[in-house]
Amino acid sequence: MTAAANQSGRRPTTSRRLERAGIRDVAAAAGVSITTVSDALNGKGRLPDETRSRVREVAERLGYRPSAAARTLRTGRSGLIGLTVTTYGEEPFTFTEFAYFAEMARAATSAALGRGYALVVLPASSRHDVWGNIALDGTVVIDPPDQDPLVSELYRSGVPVVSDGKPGNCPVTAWVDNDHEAAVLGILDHLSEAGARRIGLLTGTSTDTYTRLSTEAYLGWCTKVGQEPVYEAYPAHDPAAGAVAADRLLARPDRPDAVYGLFDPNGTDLLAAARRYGLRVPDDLLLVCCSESDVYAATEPPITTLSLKPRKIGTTVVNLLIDAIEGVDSGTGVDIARLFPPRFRTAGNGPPPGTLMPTELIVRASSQRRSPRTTVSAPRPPGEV
Amino acid sequence: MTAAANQSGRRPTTSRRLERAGIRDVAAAAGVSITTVSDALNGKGRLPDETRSRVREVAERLGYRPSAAARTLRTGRSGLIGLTVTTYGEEPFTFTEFAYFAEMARAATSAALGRGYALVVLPASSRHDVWGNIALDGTVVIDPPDQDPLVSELYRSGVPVVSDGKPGNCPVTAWVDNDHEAAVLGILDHLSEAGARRIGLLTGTSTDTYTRLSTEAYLGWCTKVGQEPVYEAYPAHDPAAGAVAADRLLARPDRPDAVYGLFDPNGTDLLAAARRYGLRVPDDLLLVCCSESDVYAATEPPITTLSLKPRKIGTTVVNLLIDAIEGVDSGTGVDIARLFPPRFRTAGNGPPPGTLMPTELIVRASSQRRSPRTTVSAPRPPGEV
DNA sequence: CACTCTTGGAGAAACGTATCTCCGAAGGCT
DNA sequence: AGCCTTCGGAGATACGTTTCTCCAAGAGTG
Repeated sequence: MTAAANQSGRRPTTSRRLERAGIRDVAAAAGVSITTVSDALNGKGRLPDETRSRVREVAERLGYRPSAAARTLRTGRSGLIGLTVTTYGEEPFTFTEFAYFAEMARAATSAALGRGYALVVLPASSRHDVWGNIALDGTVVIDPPDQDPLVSELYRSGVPVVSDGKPGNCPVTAWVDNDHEAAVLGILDHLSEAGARRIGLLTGTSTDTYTRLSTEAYLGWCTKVGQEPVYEAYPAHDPAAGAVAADRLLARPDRPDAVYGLFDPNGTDLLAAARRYGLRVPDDLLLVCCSESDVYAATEPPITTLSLKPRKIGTTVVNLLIDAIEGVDSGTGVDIARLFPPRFRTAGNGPPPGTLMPTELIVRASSQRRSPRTTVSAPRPPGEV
Repeated sequence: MTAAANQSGRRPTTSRRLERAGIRDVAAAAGVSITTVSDALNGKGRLPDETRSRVREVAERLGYRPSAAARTLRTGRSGLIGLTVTTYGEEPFTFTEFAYFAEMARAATSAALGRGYALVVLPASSRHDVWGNIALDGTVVIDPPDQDPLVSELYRSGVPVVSDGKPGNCPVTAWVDNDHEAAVLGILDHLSEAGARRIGLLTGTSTDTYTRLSTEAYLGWCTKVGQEPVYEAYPAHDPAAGAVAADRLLARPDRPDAVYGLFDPNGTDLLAAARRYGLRVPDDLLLVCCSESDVYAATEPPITTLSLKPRKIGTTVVNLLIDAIEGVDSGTGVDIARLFPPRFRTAGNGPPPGTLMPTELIVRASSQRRSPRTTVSAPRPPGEV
């Protein structure tokens, strides 16, 4: 024991500074080697239970906390996952999809925590040194733009990336998205059935996947049913512009008798605009908007909303990513075999695997001329694209 | 150069695996020592500009990225700040103050990023191993309960902690909070001036600082002006309970003619309840609620809200924490000298320094019987408690 | 010329862990 | 009795930086 206490005499002669206890101190105090301490604490190696518990007890008594940095350096695993959102302004999160993002981030955090990982919020536009200064095991990217340099950089670094939103042209490991086209078509059909003759759209000017796919679906539908498109687009990141756009849409000579708004605040804005023009909802105007907020259950009248199910998306994205990191298929139902090896993705083996998650239409009074029962319908079941 | 290329011949004989380039590779390729590379890249040491730029160029060419783990291990700094929120359920964030929390977290992230730090979201109830596995330079704790074991643990580990919300009995380095008492008194006065005779309160059942201080302020005010308190409390983390409580409050025989709701959804819930009872706002019922959401600008009628200014709080909290970590006073106006040294806080030198931030009352139609001008007033200037 | 500075940079020691290799001893088997 | 196997554990190395210490050579100085 006495010999072991000084087995690796690297300490300087002066009494060591009164810092936190290291694994060496525990080893010395317990009269065992560093190896034994490490094994005992991590449940590895072949040790009798007695030794194991004794070491644990000593470690506890000394208040020993393993150094996360050292462990990360040694194992190459940090237990940290980056969460990135493309930012439109100087703020780290986008405004427009904020409720969606918040819910999604919450679910992602929860899912990660449940598997022993923590999330680091890192806007894509962060100072480069911040990105470089953090050991990330993987990254979740929300709605990466085409040719996202950040994703490419991560790919080159060998960091697995899973994106929320089908990526345009980025080497992601996997992606998850809603079936936006199906969702929009479902809403348009729903409004038609409720008696809408001319359906308008409140959309955005940015080029993200969500806006683009939704708008395209709308335009395609118009062509199909022979309706002249009637829509207004505004910069979705500008909170004030939405109200103006809503007003513009209802002020048009070819005023629609039903409107679908792509963004969260559109519901209240459209409702306010309708009041200004003396339009009654749903009698004169049918209303649906995409939102995760339940304030729309208590508006007058309650407004039908499309939920993108951010919780489900956040959970799935994180689980997919951790599967990729650990090289395990935890049963998310995605073909994980294509993700490895090596370096998480072989070049040129086709597009990365993607998952389409269903949306949920929460039907309330604003989109029904008759009995306002609260129904729920999934426009389309999930599946590979 | 050729000699330097193999200066630290620790590599195994077999050709090194095709991993990322390390600082050694850069040194070899540039024909300089490791020291020089480190100095050149970090802007330290005394090197001629020519050497510096050459090394940088080589590093760039090799795609060199310093290992964050190694740097953290060596320097003891990770650049990571924990963001902890007391959780009421199994979800990582509290529901009730969610909009507040989201805004606050956003501002905190922004402020941290601006100073080169990143935020890690870590619910207090996380698995212990997750906490232990992350090298944190400091932690922001939102509304720690009395005798919070987590805060004590962090204190013992020497991790500086700054709390959002005046801590009951925890060894925090510093804290920031709103002046909740002043805010409530300001609202009650505001409602009185608008003609309220009997002011009710919608409050929570939990014992967090916010709920407690606000309720106490209300009760104190009632005693002072001789009004019988009329309030309903509900578990604020339950989204459905709020509507029920709002209904209960307006159903009482001693129905109030003005109500202040402590939580974000109370506005819409109270509005809906008022409609059910045929009460017109503001004619029959004056309404104020605490919220960060701007949906209340578009309700019918628009509702007066109290903003706790989460952005300001988030920014201040983070700056205070980073000041403590770096031992610098960046000019936040708080007496930083008391935070050190050593180990960030000397025991027994009185209470930790705190800052009170002002709130903002956004007056809208719901709390005025006459001209609905949109005014802004700060109940009380900030200052030490 | 003998000396002191200054410049430019090399060497090596940590940081604290995980893990690969190896070894003695005790038991089991033929 | 010799050999093999398993048990329990020690030693040493590597992970990739930062930084403290030190040195050689040239430049200035009396």
